[in-house]
Amino acid sequence: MSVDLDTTVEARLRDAGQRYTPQRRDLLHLLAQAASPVSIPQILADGDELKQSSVYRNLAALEQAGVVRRVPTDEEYGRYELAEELIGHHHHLVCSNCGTMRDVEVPAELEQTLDRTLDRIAKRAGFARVEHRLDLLGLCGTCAAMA
Amino acid sequence: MSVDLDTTVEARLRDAGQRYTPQRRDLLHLLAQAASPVSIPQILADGDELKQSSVYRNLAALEQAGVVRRVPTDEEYGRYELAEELIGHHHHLVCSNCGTMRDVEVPAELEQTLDRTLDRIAKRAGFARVEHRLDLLGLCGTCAAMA
DNA sequence: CCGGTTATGGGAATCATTCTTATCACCGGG
DNA sequence: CCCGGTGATAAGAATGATTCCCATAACCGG
Repeated sequence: MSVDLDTTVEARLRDAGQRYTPQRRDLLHLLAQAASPVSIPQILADGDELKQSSVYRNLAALEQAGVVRRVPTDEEYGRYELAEELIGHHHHLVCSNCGTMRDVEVPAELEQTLDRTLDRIAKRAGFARVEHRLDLLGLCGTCAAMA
Repeated sequence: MSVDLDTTVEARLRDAGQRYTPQRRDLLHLLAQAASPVSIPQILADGDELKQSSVYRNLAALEQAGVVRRVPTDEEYGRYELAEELIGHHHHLVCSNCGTMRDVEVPAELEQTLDRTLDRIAKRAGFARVEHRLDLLGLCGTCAAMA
């Protein structure tokens, strides 16, 4: 899958008139290994070869190329994950205390029910090209233990 | 309902050691009439009696008192809505182009299925006190027409 | 190998949000 | 009825994440 990932990403970037540089590869692999949205501070702390301005610029480039997605959070800084096209449709378990996120999947059956129902609702409201975003908010084990 | 709202909010603020001032009442009513999360710029544009720093401070106060909720968005500024306790559980229809939001409700049956399934998932992951957030992302009628 | 184009890194600029501080409004006690 | 204390307001300064700028470096096609 890793090889595939590199090839796919390179192609996407090329299409967008951009290069697949070592730094961008590092970013991609960092996100790929995380299996959950990673915050900018985490990225900067981890691979300390990565310069702040370059990280922001490259994440923006990758986002434009459609291989990375910015995830909105309640916290003050952004988190990024690989696009669903690359890692598949999923949802997030979010700790409302410490902010950590974890990827989760829900039964295919529930996804189908959701899509059917939500499509109907969206259509009625005049919305097109609808997808859904479902998050679970709660207290992670660590934070619950401290409370 | 409006009278009820004022009374409830006043009580909540009092409990938090804060007052229910005219400015806070205005904010509340603005949010109550919107029936969808309102952005700071919208608030400032609308009631131009409201000073920026006061709006931020008061929204924070109201949030702490649990009568208002900050909604995370993809955009650069925050949106606020009344707490679900006051207006009921609901979800959002979000235009991924222009960012406007609209409240929607889904069938009670789906809500139940969701809660049951998600509770199980959360428990398995060691999360406590879980609730869900479900958004619909698409193109609103206006933006779809322009595309 | 050259020329043009894209990427990098460092720091400056931006912009939403938060903080500071000096008044101002309210409310209860004397 | 007035005073004192506490909380609210307003205006601007400060903060901090993100974006922009620019000079230099890496890449790619010819």
